[in-house]
Amino acid sequence: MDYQLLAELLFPQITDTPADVEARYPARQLPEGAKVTRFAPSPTGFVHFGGLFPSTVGERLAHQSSGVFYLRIEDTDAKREVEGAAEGLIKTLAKYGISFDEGAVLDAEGNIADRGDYGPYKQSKRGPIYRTYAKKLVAEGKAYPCFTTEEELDELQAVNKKEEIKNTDWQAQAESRRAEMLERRNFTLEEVKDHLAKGHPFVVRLLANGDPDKKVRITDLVKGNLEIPENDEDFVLLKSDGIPTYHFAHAVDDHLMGTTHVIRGEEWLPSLPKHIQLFGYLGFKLPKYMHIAQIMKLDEDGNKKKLSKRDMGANMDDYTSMGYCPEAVCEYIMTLLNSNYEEWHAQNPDKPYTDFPFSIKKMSVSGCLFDFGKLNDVSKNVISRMSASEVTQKVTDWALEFDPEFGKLLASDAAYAESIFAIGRGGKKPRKDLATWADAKPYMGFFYDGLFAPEYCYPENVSDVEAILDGFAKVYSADDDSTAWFEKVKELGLSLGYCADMKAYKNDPSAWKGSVADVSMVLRVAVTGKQNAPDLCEVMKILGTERVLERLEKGKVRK
RNA sequence: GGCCUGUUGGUCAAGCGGCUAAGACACCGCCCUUUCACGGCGGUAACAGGGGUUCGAUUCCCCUACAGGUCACCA
Repeated sequence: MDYQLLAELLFPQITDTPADVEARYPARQLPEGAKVTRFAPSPTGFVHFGGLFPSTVGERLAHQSSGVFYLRIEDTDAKREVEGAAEGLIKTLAKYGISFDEGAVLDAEGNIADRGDYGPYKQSKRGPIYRTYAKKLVAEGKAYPCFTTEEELDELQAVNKKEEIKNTDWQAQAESRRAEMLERRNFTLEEVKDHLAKGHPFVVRLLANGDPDKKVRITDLVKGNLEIPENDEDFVLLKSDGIPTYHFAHAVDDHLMGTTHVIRGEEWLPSLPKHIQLFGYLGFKLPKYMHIAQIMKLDEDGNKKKLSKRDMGANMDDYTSMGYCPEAVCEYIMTLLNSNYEEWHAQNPDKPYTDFPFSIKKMSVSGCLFDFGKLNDVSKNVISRMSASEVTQKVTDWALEFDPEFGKLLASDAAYAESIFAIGRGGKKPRKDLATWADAKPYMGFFYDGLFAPEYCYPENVSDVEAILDGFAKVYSADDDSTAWFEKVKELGLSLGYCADMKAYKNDPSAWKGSVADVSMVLRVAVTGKQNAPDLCEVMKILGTERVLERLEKGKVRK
C-alpha cells in the first residue's frame, strides 16, 4: 500500500507539513521548573465543582512556578455544545480566582477571543492543524481511513453501549466487535478512491500496535507508579466531520501549546494507553500526568458516587446563589487538596491562600466526599476575618441579586447595616454567625422594622414581664456603656426579686424569682423578637432609643 | 465481564517497619458566660478480611471482599 498516496487522497487540501506547524509553535521560554498547565473544559454547561477542583490545581501549579496557565475550549462535540457555555465558564472561573495567562478570554463585548501566541485556543478553530498531523500518520502507515458509518457500527455492536449488557455477554461482545474492527484495516487504494468519489464520509483511525498482554510503566504524579496494558484499539483520531476526538486533540494541542503537566480527572486513566501510544506515534514528548481523584457524594444507598451535575453542590453558580463567598470555596478546596492547608493557615492567618506552598505530593489518591459541614466551618472563619464594611458590601451585593427586598433595605442605609455587622467583629475571638450571605437575614433581620417579626417567648418562670419592660424603659439611656447598661439591668431585676449574681443564684435558686439572666432574656425577646441575639446593649444602641422604647412597649403583649 | 484505581474513626485526613495510631469538621460533656456566636478543656469513635515476608506490620507482597472508574465518530 502506498501510504503517501493514501494520505494525499484523504487530505488533498492539507499542504502544510508538521514541521511547518511546529515552526509556528516554538518552545516556550520559561524559567527552569516552570509548569505549563491548562484547564480544558468542553463548553457543555456550567462550571462543576469537579471542574473547579482540578483547575485550581493547574492554576496553583503554574503560578507557583512562574509558569503559564491557559484556558483551552474543547468544543469538539458540536452535538453537546451549549450556547454561551464557554462565556459562562470563563466568568464563573474568574469569580473563583482562576485567572488565565493566556487562552480563550472574554473581550470587551463579552465574546470569546484569543490571548497568547499558541492559539487558536478553541479546538473547533484548529481543524487544519489536526489534519496535518493526521495526514502524517496516514502517510506513515500509522493511521487509516474507515468508511464504516456510525449506524453500521451500532448494528455491529447489536447492543447499544449505554444499555445494560448482561455480564456474560460482555466478553463475546467485545471480541466480536474487535474482530469486526480488525476487518476495517483491510482495504485497497481503489476502494478508498471509490468511496471518496462517491463522497462517503470517513473517520481516521489509529493503527494500534500495542499488545494488551504487555504492560507499560508510567508514573502519575498523583497516583504513583502505574502498570497499564498497551493499547490495541484502533480508536478514532478524526471524526467524519474532520474534527478530532479528545484523544487526538489532547496529543496535538498539549504538545504544540507546551503543556508540561496534564491535570485531569481519574476517569481518564483508562485511556492513558491510547495517549501514550499516540504521543509515541507522533514523536511527541509525553507530558507529566496528574490524574486526580473525583469528588464524591453519598447516594441513597450509602454508596459513594461521583458528584454529578444534578447534585447539590455541583454547580458553582449554585454556591453564588446559596451565598457562599468564593474565597471560602477556594479555601475549602485547598483543605481537600492539601490536608496541611489548615495548619498552614492557622500559622499564617493573614496570608491569602495563594501564598500556601501547594504540594503535589500531599494530594489525596482517593476520592473524597463533598462535605457541606466542613465548607460551612471554613466559610464562617473566612467571613469572620472580614471587616464590617466588607461584609456589608458583600451581603448587600448578594441580597440585591437574590433577595432584592432585603438588598434594598441594606443598601438604603449602608452605615446602619455596617454598624450591625460590626457587632463582635475584629479582635481575637470574632463572632462567627455567618457561613453564607443568606444567613444574614435571619441573623439580623430584626434590626429592620419591616422584618421584625417577634415571637414573644419569654422565660417560663418570669411572671412580671410588664414590670421588667416598663422598669427598663424608665432607666434606659443610650449613653450607657455596657457596664452601666448591665448594672441597670441588675438593679431592675433586684428590685423585682431577681438575683443579680449568677453564682449566688445557682447556689440557691429557690431564694429568688429568677436571675438577671431571666431579666435580660425578657428584654432581649422584646427588643429582638428572638431568644438568641448578639450583645443586647449594642443592639439597643444601634436601634436607637426611640425604637427600643417602642419595642419594650410592644413587648408587653404577654405570653 | 475485562482492564485500571482505591480501602485508617460519621467526614477530610497524618502516618511512609517499632507511635498510648496526629490533627480538623461533625457529635457529646464540662468551663467561660445575661442569650446566642466565639473561646478553653475533655470525651466517644478507625488501620476492610485472610494469608505471607519480618524479631516486629497501618506501613512491604499475595489473595478475597467491598467501593469507584472505564470499555463511543462524549469529553
